[in-house]
Formats: sequence, C-alpha cells, structure tokens
Amino acid sequence: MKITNQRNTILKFLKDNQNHPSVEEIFEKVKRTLPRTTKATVYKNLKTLMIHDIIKEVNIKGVSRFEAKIDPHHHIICKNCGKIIDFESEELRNFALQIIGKQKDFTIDSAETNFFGKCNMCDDSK
Amino acid sequence: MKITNQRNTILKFLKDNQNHPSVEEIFEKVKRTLPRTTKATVYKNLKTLMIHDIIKEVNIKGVSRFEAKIDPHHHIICKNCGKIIDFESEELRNFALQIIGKQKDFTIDSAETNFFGKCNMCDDSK
DNA sequence: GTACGTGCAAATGATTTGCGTTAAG
DNA sequence: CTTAACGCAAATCATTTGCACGTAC
Repeated sequence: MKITNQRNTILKFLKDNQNHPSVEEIFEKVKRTLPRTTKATVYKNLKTLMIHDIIKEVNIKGVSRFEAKIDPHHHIICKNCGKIIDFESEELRNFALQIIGKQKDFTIDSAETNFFGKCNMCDDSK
Repeated sequence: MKITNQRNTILKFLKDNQNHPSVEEIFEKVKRTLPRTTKATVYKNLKTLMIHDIIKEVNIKGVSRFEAKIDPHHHIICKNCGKIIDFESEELRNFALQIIGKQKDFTIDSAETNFFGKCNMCDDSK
C-alpha cells in the first residue's frame, strides 16, 4: 500500500478525531488541504484502509462512520442525534466472551457492546 | 396505524424468521402473496413499523436487515457472510449496564453486545 | 519504469418522494 | 366519509466503476 497525501490526511484525521466522522466530513477535511480531491478518492481510500484493517466502519442510524482502529472498545450511541463516543472496558469484553462460551454454529473471536441512550444535548429532562 | 395486507405480511414474515431478512428478501416474500406490491411500499412499511417501535433495523456489512422487536438480545455475526443469529442473555446486559454506571455526558438505557466470528459454513478450519 | 493512486464523469444501487387511486376504520 | 396506505414513476443520495493521467517507490 502506497503512502499518498490523500491517504495520510484521511488517516491522520481519523486518528486525531474520536468523533467517528462520516464520509462527507472526511471529504470536507481532506479538501481543505488538497482541494482537488474527490469523493471517489475518499471512498477508495476508506475501502483500502479497511481492507488493511487500519480503520473500521460503524453504521449509525443508516450513516457510515469511520474510526482509526485502536484497541477493541465499546460504543455509546445517542439514539436521537447519532453522536457516538468510545468506551473502554476489557472487563466487559472478557465477561461477554466468557458468557457466550462455546457455540456450536460459530467460532467467535471478538465482542463489542453498544450502549444506547441520549446525549445531554438531546436529553429533554436535562 | 392501519392494518393492511402488505403490512401484516411483512410483520408476520419478520416474526416467523429470526433470519434478519434484507429489504430484498422481504419484498420477494410479500410479492409471492401480493404480486402488485412494490419496493416503495415495503420501504414505507418498514419505516412506519420502525417508528412505532415494532421492528428494528440492523446494518450488517453495509446491508440493512430487519427483525421483529422482541425482548432485548445480542447478536452473533459472521464476519465473512454476514449471517446473524440472536443470543439471549439478560445477565450480560445487566453486567454491561452495571459496568458503565453513570455517564456524565449520556443517559444510557440499553446495552447490546455484538459477537463477531465465523459461522461453520465460512470457517475453513472446520 | 511499473504499479498503484488520483480525478473526473458516468453508472449503479438503495432509498425516497409526489401524486392519483384504493381501501381501512 | 376521511385519512392512511398503495402502486407507480421519477427523483435523490450514497457508493462504485472505468479510464486517462500522475506519482510513490
């Protein structure tokens, strides 16, 4: 895999942002430094980076969002606005894997928990 | 919300199938009994049923799939073919909610774990 | 120098919308 | 009767593709 400016910019952006940006947001960011960049290039790069297991896609409320692949972690998702933040807990992951144990139809190698609720911005009671 | 043949067929299909069918699969099923049905109708119904919290959408490898909303549960997903099966564990859910505790930026009300691996069909080592 | 990446435009595929007609309550 | 749902075609939106040209290595 070659290291190009476009590719580097995308990856750096994802590493600096725990925001799980959408394709649109990534595209806007890259264009700021490399104005001739097109969405097709962004899509191609995201795909390549995913194939090489460097980034990961998460789908929130029908929108594709991306994160630089760091240690396994969980997500807290706002059911209203789609905001998503990371939550680390190896303990939870181990508990999940232990509780599921051996499955006759599946060989399981990872577990991730999604927490759903409302962020403070969307929570009317606050 | 009116009860129509199309709507009923979709809902019954989802209740009878733990397969998490895609829009295409649901459409094919409905057409068998009600041949004039179009995809637009299927989409409209899926949206309506979701708004009324009767069904739920899950996105697997970029494909929208649907399930009749039953008790909260977890998913086991094949990273290769996208096959998905349900896994019940109130214990896991409670553990997750307990471990996350109070969050300053979020009011959390549910937790669901996704397990990833390979199903027997896709697992070469079997 | 060669293969991979980029930029562009066109193609595809999924989902939505508008609107006249039909059917549920 | 009245309003929501249906069926159809057209529109929109996200994502992919093909290809000529550029650039990393």
